[in-house]
Amino acid sequence: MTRSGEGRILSRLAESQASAEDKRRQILDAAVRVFARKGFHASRVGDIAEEAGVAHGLLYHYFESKDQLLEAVFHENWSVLLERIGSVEETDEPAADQLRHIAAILLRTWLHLPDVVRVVVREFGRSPELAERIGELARPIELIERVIARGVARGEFEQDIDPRVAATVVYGGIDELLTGWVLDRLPADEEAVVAAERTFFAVSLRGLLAKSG
Amino acid sequence: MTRSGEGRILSRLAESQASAEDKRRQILDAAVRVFARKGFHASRVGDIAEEAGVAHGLLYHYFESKDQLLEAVFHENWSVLLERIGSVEETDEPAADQLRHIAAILLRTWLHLPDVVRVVVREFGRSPELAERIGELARPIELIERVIARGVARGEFEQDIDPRVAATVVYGGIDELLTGWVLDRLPADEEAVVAAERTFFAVSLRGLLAKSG
Amino acid sequence: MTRSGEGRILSRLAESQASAEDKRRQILDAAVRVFARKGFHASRVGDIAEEAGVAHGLLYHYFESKDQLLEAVFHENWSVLLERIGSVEETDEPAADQLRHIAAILLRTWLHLPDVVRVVVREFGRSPELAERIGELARPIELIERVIARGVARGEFEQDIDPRVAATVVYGGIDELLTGWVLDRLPADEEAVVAAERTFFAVSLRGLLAKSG
Amino acid sequence: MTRSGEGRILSRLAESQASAEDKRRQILDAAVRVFARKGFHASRVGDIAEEAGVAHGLLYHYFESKDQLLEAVFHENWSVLLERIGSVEETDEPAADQLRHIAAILLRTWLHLPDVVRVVVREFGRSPELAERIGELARPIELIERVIARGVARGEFEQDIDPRVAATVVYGGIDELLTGWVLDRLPADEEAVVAAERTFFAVSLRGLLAKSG
DNA sequence: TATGAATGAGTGTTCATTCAT
DNA sequence: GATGAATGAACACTCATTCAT
Repeated sequence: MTRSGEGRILSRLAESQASAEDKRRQILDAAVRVFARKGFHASRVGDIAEEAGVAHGLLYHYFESKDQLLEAVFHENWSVLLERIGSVEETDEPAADQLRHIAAILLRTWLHLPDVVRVVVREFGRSPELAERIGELARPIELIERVIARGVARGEFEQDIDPRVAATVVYGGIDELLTGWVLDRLPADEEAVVAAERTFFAVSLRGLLAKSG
Repeated sequence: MTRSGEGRILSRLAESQASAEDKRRQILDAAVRVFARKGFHASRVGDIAEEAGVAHGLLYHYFESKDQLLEAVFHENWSVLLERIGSVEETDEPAADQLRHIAAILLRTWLHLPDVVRVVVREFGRSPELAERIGELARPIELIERVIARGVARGEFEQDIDPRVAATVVYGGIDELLTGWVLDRLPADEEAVVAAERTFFAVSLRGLLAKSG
Repeated sequence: MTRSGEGRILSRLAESQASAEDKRRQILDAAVRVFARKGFHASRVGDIAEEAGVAHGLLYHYFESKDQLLEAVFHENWSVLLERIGSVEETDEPAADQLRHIAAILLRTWLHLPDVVRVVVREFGRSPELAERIGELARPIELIERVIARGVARGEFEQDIDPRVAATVVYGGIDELLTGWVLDRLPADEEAVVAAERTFFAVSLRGLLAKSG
Repeated sequence: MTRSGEGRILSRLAESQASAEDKRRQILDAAVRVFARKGFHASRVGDIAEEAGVAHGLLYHYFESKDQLLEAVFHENWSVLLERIGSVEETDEPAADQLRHIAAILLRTWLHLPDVVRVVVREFGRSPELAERIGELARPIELIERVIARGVARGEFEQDIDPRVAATVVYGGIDELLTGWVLDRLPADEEAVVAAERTFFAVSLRGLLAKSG
């Protein structure tokens, strides 16, 4: 996956020879940047078309609507990430380590795909309609829930923990860190991200561990 | 503070004697309900007026614009809550207990003012522009940061914790629980709320405590 | 006739004892000032009420509508002037002197009732609907026409002059001078007004005189 | 330049082949007709769109706002006329003849572009804000002033004449004639226009000439 | 009389979407 | 495919006018 910012220049250079698939990607990347900059509601299709360097009518050859374009942004960016997270589940590490890995993947995404994170955090985080269209599996929270449930079952975690609630709290911590970076409320450089990761583990994961563990 | 839904029926009954201040409140309460139901962007001023049982023009006697109405929803509902949270800071309890109280107040607000929580979580949580207009002190996160910083200084919490990052993680857990209730992803009755509170403490606050503590 | 500006202060002082007739005048004077300042279309009834120091609802006790208020401004200010002009017709001066007097009255009105002139020039000058409601006799142009016709009949003026067209030209000169003062395109102090009067006579009236005269 | 009324039927016939520039002109011509008929304030954008035979949204492709459309009416119609008038200044005729030519051009415009004259006379003549946006050079009065000043300097005109005031008077006569035609207060057919021209010269220009001239 | 809260028709403008070329 | 002109539903906001007190 290319960093969205880079794709733009390349697309421009190769514009004339761009294959259909490239044109589609070009629009999708432009959408991510524009949504990230102005938010979905404030972004006009004309803005996206201009950013992509195409006529705004063309957008409707590749996407059914502005809404569907936002869905595509999710499916073709965030879902890649979700798959990566999902693979963690198949390891036989302790649940705590699995959570650590999941958190690390999510948090470091900020460094690789900041615009995608921006859009996902701002638009998906709070919209029930969108989340429903995308599907429940879309959010990492269910995955985290399964990992925690397994940790409890295996006796690695406290027994009296409700996995769904605990997963919500854990994911909330991650989400809020991403939000802090997105909204420029926290230092967002690589070093700060790594440090935040450690603090997150200390605060949010240690409490899960069984005292005897 | 009455649950916003109740005020409506009373207002209707007492409509004829309603003072100007009541009419303002009537519109404000209607706005909270409509924003909660449909989101700010999807809510039309006509919807709010209809919900309040007044002509839409009247809305502009009491509020400058639809935007300003949303700000008023915040100032005249959420800020009451923030003050209540703020008073916790003045006690001389251990920092961990202060955090517990803050979390309890925020989480239980859901039971008293669900619509207000809905609006605040959906509209303020992620809008940088709005947050700026309202002011930085608007969010509880800064308060939590101060409490944690004090806990670290007093040796009650781990020394290597960055208060700002930790506060973000802690607040994120609370925020995500509220979101879960708002979006009906978690059981939201009173019992479930109390249980979630306990889980939140177990997961998110225990990790802060110094091991020697 | 009092200068409109003066009435205002007196009205304010005597507000409590003001008779009904005074209140009406108070609103009328306020309307003249506001219309003069912002133009009829841009003036809101609330502006006029505020300027008059009364609630805007009261306006509808004395006047049927905003339109009718404008008509009243005309009838109760401008028509006084028209009567004064009309009396010139009854003298047995030469037609040229009658025109001189008419022009002088119109032009010097600017010094006495600038706001009234402002409103009349801006609103009546160009609105066919309004002029119709007010009545054809409203404009001084018909009077001027009669004077010129008499001058032609008596051999004082050139024989080949069409009185209606000539009156239009003469009145246009006066109107444009007033407009120049209203819009601040010409010096508008007393001295300048007197000088303009002389220039007006020189340019616009001398041509009328029969060469043999 | 074609009479605006004619363009409409042609546009309708040729609608399918109309280039983008034609469509713009189609809307502009419709605006002139509607403004002329109802006045700017009473004209709704929907009226203009309907008159032009397009959806009202299209208006905003070609013009920024209703206000800007009025400005365009001026720039793309009246300014053509102003240029024509301006060229008179460059001839070496006596000043009196230059004035004659200027007046003739202005007055005969009524025969060619009656709707444009209607709009200009009604909307521009009296609105200081609009006149300012359009620019001071917009009004022919400055041009007339320069011609008179030159006439005075050359000894062709009376020495004691103030060119600015005299120009105001002269232009006022022209403007009022146009107004008379616009508001149907004077006969407006070609013959009447030519006759009015002669009367105008007789009344308004003869007085300027030096007695010794 | 006097007030100003309440009404609601009216209007300019935006913008996602369509479609002829 | 690609364009961007064209469409029209939607919507916030204004303000003259009414009316309960």
